[in-house]
Amino acid sequence: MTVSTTGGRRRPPTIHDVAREAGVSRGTVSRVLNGGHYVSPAAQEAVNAAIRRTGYVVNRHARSLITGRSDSVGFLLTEPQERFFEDPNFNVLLRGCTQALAAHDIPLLLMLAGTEDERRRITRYITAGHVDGVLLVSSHSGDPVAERLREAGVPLVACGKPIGLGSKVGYVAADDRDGARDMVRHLLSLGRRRVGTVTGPLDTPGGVERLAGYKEVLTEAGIEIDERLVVSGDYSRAGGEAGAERLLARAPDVDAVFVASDLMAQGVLTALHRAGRRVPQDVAVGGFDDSPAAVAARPELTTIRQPWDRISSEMVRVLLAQIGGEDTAAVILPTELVKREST
Amino acid sequence: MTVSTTGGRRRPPTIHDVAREAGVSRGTVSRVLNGGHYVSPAAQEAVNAAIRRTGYVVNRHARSLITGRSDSVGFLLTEPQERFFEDPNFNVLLRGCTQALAAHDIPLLLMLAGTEDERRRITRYITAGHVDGVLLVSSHSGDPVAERLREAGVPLVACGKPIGLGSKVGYVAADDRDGARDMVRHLLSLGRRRVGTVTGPLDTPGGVERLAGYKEVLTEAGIEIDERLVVSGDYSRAGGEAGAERLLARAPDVDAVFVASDLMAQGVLTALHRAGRRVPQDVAVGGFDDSPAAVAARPELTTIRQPWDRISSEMVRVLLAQIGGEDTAAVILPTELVKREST
DNA sequence: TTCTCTACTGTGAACGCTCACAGAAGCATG
DNA sequence: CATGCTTCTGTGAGCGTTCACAGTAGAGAA
Repeated sequence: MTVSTTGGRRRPPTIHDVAREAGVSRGTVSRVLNGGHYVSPAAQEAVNAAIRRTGYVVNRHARSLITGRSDSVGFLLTEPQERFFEDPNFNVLLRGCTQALAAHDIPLLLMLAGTEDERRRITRYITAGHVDGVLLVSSHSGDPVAERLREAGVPLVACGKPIGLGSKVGYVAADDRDGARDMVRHLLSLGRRRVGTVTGPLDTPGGVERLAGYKEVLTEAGIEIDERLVVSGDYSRAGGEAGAERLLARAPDVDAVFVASDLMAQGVLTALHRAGRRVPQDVAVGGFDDSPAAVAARPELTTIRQPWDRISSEMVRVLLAQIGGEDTAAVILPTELVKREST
Repeated sequence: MTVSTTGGRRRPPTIHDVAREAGVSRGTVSRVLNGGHYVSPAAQEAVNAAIRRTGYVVNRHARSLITGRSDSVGFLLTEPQERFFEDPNFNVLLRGCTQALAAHDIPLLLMLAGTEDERRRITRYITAGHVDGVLLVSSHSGDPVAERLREAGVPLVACGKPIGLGSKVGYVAADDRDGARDMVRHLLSLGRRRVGTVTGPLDTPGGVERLAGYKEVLTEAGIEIDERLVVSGDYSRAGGEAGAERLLARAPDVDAVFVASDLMAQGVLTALHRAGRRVPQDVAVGGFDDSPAAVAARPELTTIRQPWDRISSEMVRVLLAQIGGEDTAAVILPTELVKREST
């Protein structure tokens, strides 16, 4: 009867109102709300109709108070903030996770913790039970947040294999090593022999694995690793630019570069352009990620596609399973070589 | 005494535990928690010590259940998803809002509602009271979500002036018109006389205002508006590319372009490059936003900086004020011309 | 002394939900 | 006919807070 009219927030209907409207008890309404087991078809229908008529929505606070669950999960970023909005991958991942969670009607709480101070507060917040689990994007080794959360028994799924955390923490990652191998093989197949690399940060699993793949393929091809061809970067555009300059200085005869991220590859292109090297004629450049940056670059980047949509949906799946009591799991997903203009 | 030991989630301490530990009643603890009025210094100190000893954290669900507030706000995006992760501005805004809210210890719930179906669900979720207010990023006219939320009396602050919503909804925006005026004046000061524009979507306030600024300055300079020089875009890279092609076809003598977003400007640069026009020698290009895309572009873009940090902090300030019962307000912030290589 | 006022404290009752339990009905089995 | 089992339903208790209210103690005024 009392359908909520527009304007002015009136008191929202409670489970009592629905029960009265449907002519059943609170308990029955609650059972319908939670799967409808042990409910007669007649009652089921009456309750559903009453819910529709009253516009009832369950009060999550009341529910959480008793169940102890919050029905929400956190998306935690422990990188310094600049990284976040500079790296297109984060966005794709964030969007994917939000959507995957939305399918379960679970809201995502975005948490940024770039400073130690913020990290402490966020850890406190999370361990207090305000989210049921955490999707973690950070993966720098020795990340204290992951360690603390794991100790507190908070369900946790990382994006990328966390270094130095034992096997107790679940993660989802692209096959970095295999992707790197594909790219370097591709560069060799073009006839390049002085293949350099700008690595990612070597305290991240991606950085380590991609470098390992690079070295493996060269060694397998009978080419000795020349350390002058290996420079380290930090996944940022500026880092790529600086890396390429160092590379050119140390090994002017470089004829191909495998860059561990598209964003760095943009910087590499800038530096090569400034040095008067043509891409791909003089130097072939391969990126990693297939982020929007790859298409934005001139020339467009040949790169390794990470299956972000699957990564995000798997992260959510594994996290929900863990919240549901299952054991932790690791998921490795295959990558794909995308050829464009830069090689 | 029972300090929580590591591992295995044990029952977290409640306000009762703190009260017992401090030798006072629940009420006194609650008062300390909520500002400490009408609490003796001695009790105050005893409670604080007990909180520290027990590691107590207030249970927000219990609190929300009785206060009716959720102590969280939503960040709502009603754009189709591609826009979200393609546009660097969103990221900057999102980060700024998250940080500004974190200072108040308020978590941000990220909500994506690209489809009509999702919009319905999210609206329902919000009007059910699961967030205290909404930061809205959409601004397409006739956005049904904003209208519905406003009707439901949900505190709401939009980024950019919402079209056709009356003055009842608060918003924070950069001074689009003034920014456009600055840019066009700058282009004229370089001696350009055939100044074209690629507009934003004309159902967005930004699109409308920036076009208005463009026309004003030309008219004031005694230059008649040539409609062949005005083409409309959609803020996307591809839209910019297509726009520039149309522009070149309709007005081949164009010697400057004011593009309503940096991302579109990237597309414009691509099209100009393909057409063999040099930038800035043959055609000067001015963007808008000063997003990361401006620095990524070759040549780097002259653009109009939007004060995103201030926009986000103001949005949060105005929203919290509104939640606190204040009236809606509109805030307009000044922009700034940033000169780089493209003009 | 008595009264009033202020500063402070404790207590019961909610908030809206789920859970455990008790009970009713229907049906098959002993 | 009693007994057990299954399916369904209603009820009381309680989750951890805040809020309103009642009460106490002490200080100052009449």
